[in-house]
Amino acid sequence: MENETSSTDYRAIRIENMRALQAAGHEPFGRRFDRTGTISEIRVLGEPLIAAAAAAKAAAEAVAAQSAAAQPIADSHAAPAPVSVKAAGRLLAIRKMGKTVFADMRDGSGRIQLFVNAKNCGDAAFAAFAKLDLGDHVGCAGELFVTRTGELSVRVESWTLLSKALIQPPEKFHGLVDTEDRYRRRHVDLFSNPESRERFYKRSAILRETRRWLEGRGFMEVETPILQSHAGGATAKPFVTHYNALDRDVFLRIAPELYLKRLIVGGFDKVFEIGRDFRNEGLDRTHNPEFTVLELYQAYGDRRSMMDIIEGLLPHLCDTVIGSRKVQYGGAELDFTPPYREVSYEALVKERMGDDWFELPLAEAQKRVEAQGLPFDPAWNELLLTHEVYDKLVERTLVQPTFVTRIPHEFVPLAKTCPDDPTKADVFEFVVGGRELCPGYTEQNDPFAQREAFSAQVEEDAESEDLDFVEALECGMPPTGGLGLGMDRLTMMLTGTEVIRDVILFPMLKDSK
RNA sequence: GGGAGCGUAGCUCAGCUGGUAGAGCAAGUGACUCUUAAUCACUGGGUCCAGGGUUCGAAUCCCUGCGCUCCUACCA
Repeated sequence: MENETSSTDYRAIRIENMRALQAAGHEPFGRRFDRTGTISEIRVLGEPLIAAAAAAKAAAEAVAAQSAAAQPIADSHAAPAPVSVKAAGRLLAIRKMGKTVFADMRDGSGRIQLFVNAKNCGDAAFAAFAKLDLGDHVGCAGELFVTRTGELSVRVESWTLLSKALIQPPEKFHGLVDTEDRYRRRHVDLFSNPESRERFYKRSAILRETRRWLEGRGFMEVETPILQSHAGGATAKPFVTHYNALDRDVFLRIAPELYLKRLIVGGFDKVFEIGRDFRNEGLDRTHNPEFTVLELYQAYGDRRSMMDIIEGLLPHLCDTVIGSRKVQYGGAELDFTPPYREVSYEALVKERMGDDWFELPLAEAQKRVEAQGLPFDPAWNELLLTHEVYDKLVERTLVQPTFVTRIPHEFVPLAKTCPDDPTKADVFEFVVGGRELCPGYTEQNDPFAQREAFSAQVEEDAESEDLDFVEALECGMPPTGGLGLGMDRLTMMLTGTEVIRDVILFPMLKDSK
């Protein structure tokens, strides 16, 4: 004999409750419900009630304190007019107090308490309310009032089942904690973990405010191909897929850069794209194979114009989304109040390794690196050794927002060089919290130099896409500034999040089974 | 890629040097008309990630696999 009820079958219990509700005339999966407003809007309607309740309580205490010294204090606050509302949401908590039930209900905007008893809603509705489970959606109608403990509540006069939940929600106090579960069942994470919900509200606000700020400065949002016949604009392994109609492999873009610059050639002088890039590479707490970037190009500008944009946009995001220009990140307080420090790559390395660093013979330099306890490859030349120093000893010390400029041209071969020094690229790397957040460029508009750089980079086949781009440059591209800002990492920075998966709604995971 | 850790009830977690599993929340029943992590009483609930092995006996020790986490490396 198999005992089929060997474990608590929450689903079966909920289905039973659903049947009971159906028998009482409740449609388990309801339809449109017209609310007075969102719960947070309804809470605003209740503010006078809370004020009046507080005043009445103060008056009562005053009366108690002065015994018979009865004053018409309470009378000076006319009782506020009753407010009838209709509210809807998901039940988060149910507290049964005999013939009274308190329930917490939440929608996308906030939480409100329901006060349910037979006196106000009738015996049948009260009895049926007992068959509701945590996670169910209901709509209810009644007057707002303030409980003895000062909580704004809806005195429920009638209620409607809007959607029965068949699955048990996570524990109310801790919420869903298991990291894997939070990513795989993000819908549960979102309705049970307020801080997760809040983080994604902020992410959305960051994207919205970025668009708004850029549009206010004459930038035009565009969309360029994600399916490309050659993944250009950066060096990374692309994802490959197959286009049946042309019987040809195509690539998911690794960057929109080349197309956006062609738009500059075409005369759209200020363009930006916020979209997804795809890179067929590793997965760790700062890398997801698909990620969101802002790329932006401005004709007649240069790297400095891009610095102006960063110094304008970031404070705007802090002000409108975070409410402070100071942000806690990785144990440090980041201050996004501009202007940001601007310092050359060379100066930073000298700061760390000594003013004579760039005059040292290689062997001397290696000794100095060794003295710092930094491992290095003896085959490296001065340039690579210096870059290792920058990477390992300098960059991570740059906690406050910093523009690192005048980077050796070898590392940024596709950028224009500095007007006074052809060995330096006229670019910046914007570093915050010890991590590179955003590169900015004075773009190469010289088709000869660009073609040369491409052929140096890609040894074998001259890629057709890149050649199209050089052809575009030959049409004449105005001097241009460009930048690329990783929106996931920016969101991490602004929300104090250390793991990229916590700012991506549905991050890449391995198959669970 | 290398190293370490974790996987136990729907959820959050205990479980010692091996003796077939516990708590809180949630659930069921009952009490309670101002609670809010409500409270109180009683009750039910387990493929201890999967598969092998050692052992009289494995959640526990060993091996393999899967997933997650952290460190490290790689990658812009």
